[in-house]
Amino acid sequence: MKLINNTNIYTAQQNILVAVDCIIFGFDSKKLKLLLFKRKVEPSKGLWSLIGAFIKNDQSIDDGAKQILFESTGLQDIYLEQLKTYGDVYRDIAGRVISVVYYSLISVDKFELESVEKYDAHWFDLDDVPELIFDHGQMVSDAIKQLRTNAKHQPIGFNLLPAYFTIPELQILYESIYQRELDARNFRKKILSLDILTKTNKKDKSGSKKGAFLYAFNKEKFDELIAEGLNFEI
Amino acid sequence: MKLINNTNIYTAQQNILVAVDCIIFGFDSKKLKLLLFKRKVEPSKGLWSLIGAFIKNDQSIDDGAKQILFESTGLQDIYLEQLKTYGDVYRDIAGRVISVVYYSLISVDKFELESVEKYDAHWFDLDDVPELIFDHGQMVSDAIKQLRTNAKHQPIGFNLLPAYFTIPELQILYESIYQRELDARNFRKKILSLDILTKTNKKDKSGSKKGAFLYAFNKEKFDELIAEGLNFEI
DNA sequence: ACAAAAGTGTTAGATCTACACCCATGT
DNA sequence: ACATGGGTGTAGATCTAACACTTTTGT
Repeated sequence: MKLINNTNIYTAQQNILVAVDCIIFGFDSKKLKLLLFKRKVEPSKGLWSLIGAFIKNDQSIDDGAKQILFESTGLQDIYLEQLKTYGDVYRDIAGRVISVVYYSLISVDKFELESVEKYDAHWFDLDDVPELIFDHGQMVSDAIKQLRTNAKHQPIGFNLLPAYFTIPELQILYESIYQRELDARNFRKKILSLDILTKTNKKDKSGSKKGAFLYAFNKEKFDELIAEGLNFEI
Repeated sequence: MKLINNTNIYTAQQNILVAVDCIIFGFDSKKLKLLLFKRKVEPSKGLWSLIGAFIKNDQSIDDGAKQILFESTGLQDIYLEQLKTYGDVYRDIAGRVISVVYYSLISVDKFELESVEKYDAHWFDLDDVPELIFDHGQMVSDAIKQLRTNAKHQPIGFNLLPAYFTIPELQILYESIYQRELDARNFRKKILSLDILTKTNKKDKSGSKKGAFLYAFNKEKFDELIAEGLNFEI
């Protein structure tokens, strides 16, 4: 192996393709979901997979991920973070392909259904994920683990909710991320003490007769908090 | 852009090289250090850089990283973790190269000095890092951030120390990772309460006349703890 | 004898956890 | 009127953070 700081010119005879795959999490006010796509071509036609593409020569990897997300869901400017790169030699049965994997969080109500048709997309419960092609199953479990970790230190949960949401909804979301029940009083106390929610005087009555007040996430206040060095934790 | 689940064959006309770069952290019982290499060839000859290489067609990315580490330091089986993949179009001035970056933690006393000669390697204090080529500076600051985060939840600090170390040494290490002073009594109390250190009856007198007892990290006990679901935190 | 680092406990304050009842409203 | 989920307070336990003196030993 020639280490780069000693290599004269970039003469590597590589024959490796670079792909990007996106893990798309959603939340429908009851359960955490994963958006999967049915593969329409060989190899592994008919199996479920993440959505992905090969990046173009003149496109950054980040931009590639954004574009995949946009083309498959119609959404732009959404939470999107690089997870990990998968590079085993035989991970793709059709050739040497490495995959840079991103994960994104969207609120299911924002999702445009056209993609369902075009790409054979389907939301799956996290505890009901079908067999996936290649190493996509591993990617998904890594992403879930990462989601749980990140949820403790960043307000990523808010990306999975619509602009206005109730505290019980938020609690259910965190319960499905952490997979354990939370105490309603303690949860409410803690989340409100962070002072990053703005209460509206509207109620959502879809969940109960009494109705629950709708809140909005206050990003300015949140950014202040972070700038002051506080670390968010539920 | 053709999404993969819709693409017949892998006909992407890519012209992208895949490199691996390694960030090597070390600790010399006083300060946290970074191992950098002087670039011996154009472009950017003479500037400092991380050590890296292009991966081979028949080599996984993980194995590529291990090999780079072995060739540049002589060390095997050391802590090595993938950090992130950098994929901006113009990040390397000599062509389209994406870089999968790993970081590793070694104890400086294990490092074989032959590499210093062969590759023009040098240890730098973290607060005295020189200008680096391309986006390597960004990589390093991302890695430092990641190191700080991981140090809170994994016992990675122990990889930076020799097999036997004193509690004051461990404290200095954590202080240099977190960049703040820790209370000696509280630190000792907490670290001992985890019950993952094995005390020896030997003393290291290099740091003081009285001498400090040497301890070893007990990986079995640590793994038990993790298995029980406890999460390590300093 | 003294300088220099190692080692040791306690206490006040903050945070976390567990827990039970009333409220508002659609049916 | 009643069933359903929304909303509220407290007390005990646990954890965190601040703080000062004694011990050991090479010089």
